[in-house]
Amino acid sequence: MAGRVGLDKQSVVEAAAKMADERGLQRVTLSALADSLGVRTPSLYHYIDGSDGLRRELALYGLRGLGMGLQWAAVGKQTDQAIEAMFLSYRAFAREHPGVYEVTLRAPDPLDEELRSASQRVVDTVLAVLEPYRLSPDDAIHVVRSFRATAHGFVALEAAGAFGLPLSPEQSYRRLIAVFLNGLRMLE
Amino acid sequence: MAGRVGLDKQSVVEAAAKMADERGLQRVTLSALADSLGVRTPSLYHYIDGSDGLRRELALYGLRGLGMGLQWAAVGKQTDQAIEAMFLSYRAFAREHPGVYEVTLRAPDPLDEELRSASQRVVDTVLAVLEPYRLSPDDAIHVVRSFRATAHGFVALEAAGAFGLPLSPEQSYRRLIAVFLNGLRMLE
DNA sequence: ACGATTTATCTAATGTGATTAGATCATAAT
DNA sequence: ATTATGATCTAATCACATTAGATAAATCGT
Repeated sequence: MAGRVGLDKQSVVEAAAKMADERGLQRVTLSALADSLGVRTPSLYHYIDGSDGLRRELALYGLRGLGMGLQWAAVGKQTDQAIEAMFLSYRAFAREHPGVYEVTLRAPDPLDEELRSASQRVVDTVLAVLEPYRLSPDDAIHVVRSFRATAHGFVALEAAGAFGLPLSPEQSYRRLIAVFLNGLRMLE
Repeated sequence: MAGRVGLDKQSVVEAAAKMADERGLQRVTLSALADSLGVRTPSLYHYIDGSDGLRRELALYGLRGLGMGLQWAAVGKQTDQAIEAMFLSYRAFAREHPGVYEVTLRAPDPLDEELRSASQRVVDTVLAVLEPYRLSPDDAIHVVRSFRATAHGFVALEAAGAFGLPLSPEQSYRRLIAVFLNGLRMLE
C-alpha cells in the first residue's frame, strides 16, 4: 500500500495533458490516467469531476496556453507582422499540444465563466492587434472570427492528416496567411 | 420474436447518419443504433465492422455527400462565383449534417482506397474551379488546402458554438469568403 | 504527545457499451 | 421435404465510468 501519493488538481490535469499530447486525446481514460499516477480510478474524483470534468479542465488549460502564446507572439509587433506572428504561434501551439488543442474547441458551456474568460483572452488579443486597422466594432469581430476560422481550419486539417500530398504544409500555411492578409487589405 | 428484420449495410449507415445528425455523433452507439433498428447489438456486426467500422462508413457517406454538394454548387458557375458557391455549399452541408460532417475529418486511413477517392473528389472539384485562375500545379494545391481550411475552420467553430456574440455568423462567413477571394486575386 | 477531525485513497458494486463465440431459426435452393 | 445459407439471437467477457461507503494517513487543537 503506497499510502498517500500527494496529488492535486494541477498535477492531474498536467498528467492528462501530457498523455493527451503523447498518445492522443481519446486514449486519455480515467483508467489510464489513474494508472500513470499510481492511483486507483475512483481516487481521481477528488480532483476532477469525472471524465467530462477532466475534458473541461484540459480545455481550460489549452485555451490559456493558446492565449498566452498568441499574446507573446504579438508583443512588439504591428499590423501584418503581428497577425502573421499570431498565425504562426497558433499553429505551433496546435502542433506541440495536439491532444490538448483538440479539446479546446469542444463543448463550451456558456455558463462556464473561467472557460469564457480564457476564450475571451484569445479574442481580445486578436482584437488588440486589429486596432491599427481602424475597423468598425462589427468588422473587427468578423475579422477575429475569420482569423480563428482560418487558423483553426488549417491546423485541424493538418492534424487530421488531410494533407496527403508531398507538398509542404509549411508553405501552404504561409500562402494561406498571405491570402488572409491580402484579403484584409481590401477592407481597410 | 420479430424474425428477420431485413437490414442491409446502407440502411444501417443511413440510420446511423440520421442519429448522428439529430442527436450528435457521440450518442451514436452500437447499442442505441441497434435499438433504433429493432435489433440486438451483435447483429450489427453483419453489416459493419464494429464501432470503428461504422465511423468509417459514416465518414465515407459524409465525404460523398459533401463532394456531390460542392460539385452541384459549382455547376454553371465560374471563378469567384463558383468559389463562393462552393463555400456556401460546404457550410450548408455541415449545418444540415452536423454529426456526419464531424466524422468526415477523422482518421483517414491512407490505405483506404474508397475514402481516399471520396476525398479526392472534393479536391478535384475545387481544382477544376481553380482552372481559370491559371495557377501553377503547386499553387493550385496550396489554394485547395486554403479553401478547405477556411471553410472547415468556420464551420467547425460555428458548430462548436464558438461564436457567442450577437453578430450574425452568416455575415461573418460572407466576410470570410470576401477576404479569401480578395486574397486570391493577388495571386493571379 | 493525544484524541478528534479531516481528507486522500481504497475496495466493492453497478451500469453502459463493445466485442466474440456459437446457437437458432427463417428463407432460398434443390 | 431437405438441406444450405445467412440473418439474427443469447450468453459471456472486457474495458471504462461512476457512486457509495470504508479505511488509514495527515493535521489540528489541546
